[in-house]
Amino acid sequence: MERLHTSEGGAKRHGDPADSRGADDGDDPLPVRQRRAPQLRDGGVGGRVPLHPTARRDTNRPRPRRDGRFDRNPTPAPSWLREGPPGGLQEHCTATRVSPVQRGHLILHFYQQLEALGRAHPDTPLCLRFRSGCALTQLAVEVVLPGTPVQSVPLSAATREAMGAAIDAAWACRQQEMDIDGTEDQQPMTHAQRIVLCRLYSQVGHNIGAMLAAVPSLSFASVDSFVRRELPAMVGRRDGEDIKEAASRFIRQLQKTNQQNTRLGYEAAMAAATPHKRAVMEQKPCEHQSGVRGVYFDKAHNAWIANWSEGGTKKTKDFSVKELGYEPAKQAAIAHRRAMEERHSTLFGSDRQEGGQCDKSVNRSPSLKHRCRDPSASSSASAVERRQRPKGSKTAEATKGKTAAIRRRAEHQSKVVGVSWDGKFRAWTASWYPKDGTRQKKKHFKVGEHGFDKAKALAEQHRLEMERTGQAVDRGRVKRQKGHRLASAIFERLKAADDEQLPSGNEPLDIDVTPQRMSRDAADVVPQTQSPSPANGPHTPDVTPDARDPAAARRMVDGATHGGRDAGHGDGNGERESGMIPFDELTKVQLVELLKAHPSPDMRQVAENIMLVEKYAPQQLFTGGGHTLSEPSHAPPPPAPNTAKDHDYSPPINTDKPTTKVTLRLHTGEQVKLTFNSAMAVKELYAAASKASNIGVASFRLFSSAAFPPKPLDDQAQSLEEAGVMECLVTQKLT
DNA sequence: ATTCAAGTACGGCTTCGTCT
DNA sequence: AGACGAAGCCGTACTTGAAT
Repeated sequence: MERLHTSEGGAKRHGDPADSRGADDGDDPLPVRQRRAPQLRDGGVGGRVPLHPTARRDTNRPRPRRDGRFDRNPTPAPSWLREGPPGGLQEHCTATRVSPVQRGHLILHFYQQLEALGRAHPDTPLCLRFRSGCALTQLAVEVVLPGTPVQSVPLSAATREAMGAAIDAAWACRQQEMDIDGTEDQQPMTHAQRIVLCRLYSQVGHNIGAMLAAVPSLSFASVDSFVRRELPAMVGRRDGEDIKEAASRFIRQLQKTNQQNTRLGYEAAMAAATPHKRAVMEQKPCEHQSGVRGVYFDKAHNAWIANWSEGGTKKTKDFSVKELGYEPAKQAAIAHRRAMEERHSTLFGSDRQEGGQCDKSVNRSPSLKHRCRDPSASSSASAVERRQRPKGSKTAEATKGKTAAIRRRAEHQSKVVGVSWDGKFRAWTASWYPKDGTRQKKKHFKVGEHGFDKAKALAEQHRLEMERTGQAVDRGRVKRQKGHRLASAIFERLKAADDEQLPSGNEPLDIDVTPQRMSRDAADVVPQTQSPSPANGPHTPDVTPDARDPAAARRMVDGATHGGRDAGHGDGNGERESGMIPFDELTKVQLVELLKAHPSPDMRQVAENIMLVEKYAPQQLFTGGGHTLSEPSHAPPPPAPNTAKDHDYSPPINTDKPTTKVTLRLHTGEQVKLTFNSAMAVKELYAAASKASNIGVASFRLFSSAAFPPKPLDDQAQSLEEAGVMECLVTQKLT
């Protein structure tokens, strides 16, 4: 009998509601570990403004700029922030209560959308969070950017559709905030950077990552700085201190260090986050191929493994040889894999199994084993998935402005034919066709191993070497090279300009976050962030392990493993209840407990949200008005570049009369800042948009984002003032 | 030529059961 | 109660084929 071994059972036995949702629940598109972090994002503390359920910005006061300057570019908040959404929300929802089940649905939906946004826009900060509550008036999507007040977009109803609309509005608001006064070195961390940090610091202590995720407004650099420089010392001083106090202090410290904004390179962080575990893949013949895709023998566990994909998440199930016997376990794994294929056929192609049996006579060396796949099945499935999946990075890139796109593209292109950048593995790849006519050969040079420039140089050198030695056949040059060289030429100019303008914070990253896990061994409890290398200054703790009380360290370990589990269930008032728990040992339940104990109502709200999701997260999303990110009508506006066009398309203005600035987002995603006299007609706006986009006015419509949903500016005779497009964002959409 | 997804393999973490 | 090992699951590196 096959053994269904999930953590679900164990969690239930332990009465741990936080872990009660197993990874194999089948309906959640995210694996447990991926799902947990975003759940915590809900309750950031970085807003610095006490949250109120219906909090909105006080637009009568000038907003402080994040760079400390005031009133250079005073732009009032959109009317939907000042007045709330159309339809009289206050009256509508005064008496409306939201059940815990509804809240669970909404919270889950929010994080799913947030994840989707993150995937679609990995290079832009999200900074959105959901504020839950018992009444409809309390539900809101909030915009949290460092140094700016929290802005709130209330939900008009406790439905999925309303949530989608609120996210769209908050996203637009977030974008506007960033456009207005964001300087690059003060931007909050991007989704991709946050992932990097979570990966990095999950190696130091996995709950550090969770805590980072709970503070959505923090910058990448500030968190990095804190964890590398200050946390080691903090851990060293923590003996005898209650973990809850320490955790609260940790979060407060994060807020504090957020003041220090410097920019770190994503490239370097990613390189540090992905150490090269295996430089040379072990080249052993595979003896345990089942002959069925997705079924293999795991020697380490003496079990046959069936793996499959559910909603893009990889799932596996073990079938123990010890318990079932070698062949029965194998057959059980095959049967399970087939059952999963059938069950999830829409996701990865029901035709896959056809031809899935490999010819067992084939020598299953690593180089040959992949040939057993069914090409037709794989291609059809991939084609379907690619059609369905969002455009992802390509779409995002297309919207970020030609300059940025060219720069990015050129950075990842080589002048040498056959050398390309592999974004997935962050490696430069040299590819060539051997003279013997066999299939294409490739060799990867990882950035994590060699550094970006050296990896590129090595790849180019390798490819040229292949040509020089006659090992590579010349199949003719490709048209793309033309584009490459153009992009490269532009990039060279941009780079030259950059070299003169780079802020000091853009210096090469000295990050050295060698993944080290917190050992349960007492000797390792003391700062894991310390590096074996004395050169790692930031990692060197103030207190050495020897200098600390070893008995105290042992107490921390003991408390973590045993007594510590119970310690998290106290009243949360910070009084010591039991043994010490080092940060890396904090369970989710304990994290929730300390969040509950946090003086900030915001953090307490986070704890409640986490518990709600765990308790009421639906097996299937509710079927209320279907809003998905893929739907064009609800798709969030693309991330706009921070750089405006160089040209000024503004009409001649009379400086003696009132003027207004309008940010015009072209259909390409580019933005131009325009200045008008307030009394000018909307027609002038259309004319400027026509000039900026080089499109006739009949070919597009303009929409004002001063209200939500965006209002079309069809009456061109109206003045800008009458149309309500003063100091706001106007979007151009092709007709 | 380039990019991306699937499949394979393995290490690490957590949980559970058993033994002392 | 604590120690220890087994089992299960997840994350990730890597290769390859197919799509673009």
